[in-house]
Amino acid sequence: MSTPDNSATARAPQRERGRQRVADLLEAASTVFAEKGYAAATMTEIAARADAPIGSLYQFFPNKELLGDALMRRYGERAVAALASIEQNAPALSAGELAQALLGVFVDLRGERASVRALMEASPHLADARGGEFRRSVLALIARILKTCAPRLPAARVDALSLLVLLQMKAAIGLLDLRADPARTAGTQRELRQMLAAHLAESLGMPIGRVAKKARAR
Amino acid sequence: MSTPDNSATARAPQRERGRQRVADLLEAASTVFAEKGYAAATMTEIAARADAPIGSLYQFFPNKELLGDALMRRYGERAVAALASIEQNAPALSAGELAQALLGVFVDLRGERASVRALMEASPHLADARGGEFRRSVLALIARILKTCAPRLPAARVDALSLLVLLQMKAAIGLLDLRADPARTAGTQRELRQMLAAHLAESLGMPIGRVAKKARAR
Amino acid sequence: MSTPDNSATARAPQRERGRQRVADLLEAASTVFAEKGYAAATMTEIAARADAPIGSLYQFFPNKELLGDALMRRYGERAVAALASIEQNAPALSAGELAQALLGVFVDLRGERASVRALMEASPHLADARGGEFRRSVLALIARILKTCAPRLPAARVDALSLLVLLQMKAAIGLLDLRADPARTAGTQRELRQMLAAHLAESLGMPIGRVAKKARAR
Amino acid sequence: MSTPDNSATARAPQRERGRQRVADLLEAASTVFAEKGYAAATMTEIAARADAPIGSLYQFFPNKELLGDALMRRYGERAVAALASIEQNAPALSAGELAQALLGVFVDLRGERASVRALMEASPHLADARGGEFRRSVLALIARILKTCAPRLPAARVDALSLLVLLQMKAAIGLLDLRADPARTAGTQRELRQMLAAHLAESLGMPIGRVAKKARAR
DNA sequence: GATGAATGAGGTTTCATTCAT
DNA sequence: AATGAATGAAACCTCATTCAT
Repeated sequence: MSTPDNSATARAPQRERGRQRVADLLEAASTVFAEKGYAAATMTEIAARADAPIGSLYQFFPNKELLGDALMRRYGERAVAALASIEQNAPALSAGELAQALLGVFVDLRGERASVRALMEASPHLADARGGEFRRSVLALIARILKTCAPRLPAARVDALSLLVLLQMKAAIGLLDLRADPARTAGTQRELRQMLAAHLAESLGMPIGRVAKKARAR
Repeated sequence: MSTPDNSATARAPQRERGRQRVADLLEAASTVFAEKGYAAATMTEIAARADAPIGSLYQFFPNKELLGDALMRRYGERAVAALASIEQNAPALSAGELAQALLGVFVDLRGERASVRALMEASPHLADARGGEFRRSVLALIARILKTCAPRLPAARVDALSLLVLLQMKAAIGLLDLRADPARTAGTQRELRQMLAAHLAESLGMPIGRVAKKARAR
Repeated sequence: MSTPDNSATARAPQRERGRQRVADLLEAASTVFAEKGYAAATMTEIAARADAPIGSLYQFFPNKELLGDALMRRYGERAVAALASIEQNAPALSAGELAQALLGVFVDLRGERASVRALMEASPHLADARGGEFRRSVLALIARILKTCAPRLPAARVDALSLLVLLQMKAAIGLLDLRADPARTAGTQRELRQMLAAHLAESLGMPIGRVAKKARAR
Repeated sequence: MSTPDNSATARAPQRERGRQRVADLLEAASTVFAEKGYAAATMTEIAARADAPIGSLYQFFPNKELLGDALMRRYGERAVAALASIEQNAPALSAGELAQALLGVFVDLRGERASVRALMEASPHLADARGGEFRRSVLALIARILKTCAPRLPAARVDALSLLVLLQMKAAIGLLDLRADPARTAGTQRELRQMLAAHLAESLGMPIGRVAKKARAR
């Protein structure tokens, strides 16, 4: 039960060929974690799915935990990128549009989501360690978006609201995970969007906008 | 050679001693699942935590999956009981009071919560089987509460809203899982309550009520 | 791996009720051993099949090995009884009739046979211990039958022939165990009978007799 | 949770070291099965006997059943080789020589014999699957030998006789298993040989030959 | 460096046997 | 005496990780 040496991090690939290898390995890991869960996924299967020798997997990810960390980091980077793009457009958005954009961030990362969920399953203490950094950067970005929309909102309120938004972003994928029947899922997505839009509109002093209607139409 | 005994459910204890044993085992299982996650938790450790021989654990819970099921069932029963009590008081509640009561259901089951989360994150297809029944009964109860408050609400709307409420109940514990600093957590709890209260008030045509204010005061 | 206390033998039942119990238990053991093999058979299932509590099984057969011994002994007694009846008729039999009778001894005990086969599967050293006594008494009886038919045969010849006969008796059930198609099995039974009859006729100086033909007719 | 890998057969060794490992493991398995019986033999002991880590045993034989199969196959191949060599010489043999050669096939495989017996006594339905193919190929070869000696024998007769010969080949090793005193064993071997020789001579229309006498002399 | 066969700690589960009731 | 719940040693098997090639 000696814990593996976590001091090392995943080694960075040196050449172009290595870059592709790492990408393939992460993709395979994502798939297998999603399918089997973190604990049940085996390093051997992950390597096989990436069509890579097991030794190669260990070259880049010295142990299973670091592989999980890398996957989590990749997820975080993508989420951050999506939020950054929202931030750029923030000034032009109505509350409804903002709500819709925010709720869509994790949903658009759906492919990753299942594996990330699997990662969180692993010992919660790991999950905390892994999720902490991710959460901090995501929250910071949400807060910046909110401040962009309502520059005079008190800091405490920004903190509370950004956490609320994060929770609702999670709820949006939680809804998909439930796999209710499509009509019901769509209905709840609408409720969720309207509820958040209304709350943001009131809290940030924004116009609600017509997005909700357009969304309803599609 | 003989397949494990999956017969229906866990064996019921016969003697008084057994009663206590089962309670201890479930408690230990809940703790260990919460700490390590479902897959990483070991039957051996669970038995040891309950200060019980491994044979006893298997006497009552013929395999790991059935142990998980029993825990889920216990959680489900408690959640249902809490919701049933809300249902009884529903006619007298304002939207704010209703939101507060609903958001508190899972939070009050805090001891169980972490282990159930571990259970539901475990290998997707297992979790589906386990969680499905639980979800159905909880959703049905939420729907009944909503119908009590707004008897004329269309069925489709009830379905969508009950799912929304379930998501918010989960969000409320998700918030606690994040372990943000207490002030921020309290602030977000308030936002969440107000947001849901406002949405329910509008959707169900209820008065918002003053609860939110009282809660803000404590 | 401490070996259980073999000093005790199966306790004899005291009352009428006990006799029936023991008979039921042995019958159940025979069935279960035959179905699952000695090692895979469980004491719990044997007791259940006999509709007896496990404690009762252990009352009469203090451990699994002694249960096996008792079953073996029962088989031996039945085989001996069958041979004793052949001995009585021996003077009146032709070689063909004698061969047929001898080859039928184990075959007629077919029900038992499967369980005895299972018993022999258990560690060969046990099988030796168990089978030794049985073999001695069966061989002695065969030798007496042969001497009855040919009083002047030298002792060494009697020894060799009695062993040969035992082997052929085993071959006869071995044939059934092979479960070849019925026509082929019947044909081989005929060959076996004729071969043994001819050998006995020549060795013991007996007339071959017409049994072979009769048997062919049925 | 994942079912054991029953894929086809045991993995073939890749490196030279592996070759020797597999041979050692099979040898150890043969010994342990023979000593304890199939069910009572443990994978751990087999690995220990081969001085190999348990993981290596499972590398080459993914489960206990496959290990048994491999042993059966090895035995079958050797028996088939021995029979094939008899077939080549068949035209030149007298009935006595043929009987002697056939009865010696399994006896010469003495080292394997006990373990194969253990394998075949194991849980009936498993043994059937395993033993079936082996039996079929051995029987086919015996039939070919018989047809070589008596080309005009009707097919049904060939079938019956080949089964009879198989039974006598088994009887010959059964005799050794009994561990009677050497003189008696030798005497019975002689009887067996003469009996079979006489039956084959008559059935196939072959000369009995002088082998029996020579054998008697040694 | 790259590879994948080899390793062994440790996981889940079974069941003969005991002994409190 | 009779019962069957309780016990724990030990079986089968997996897989993260290493290291000889």
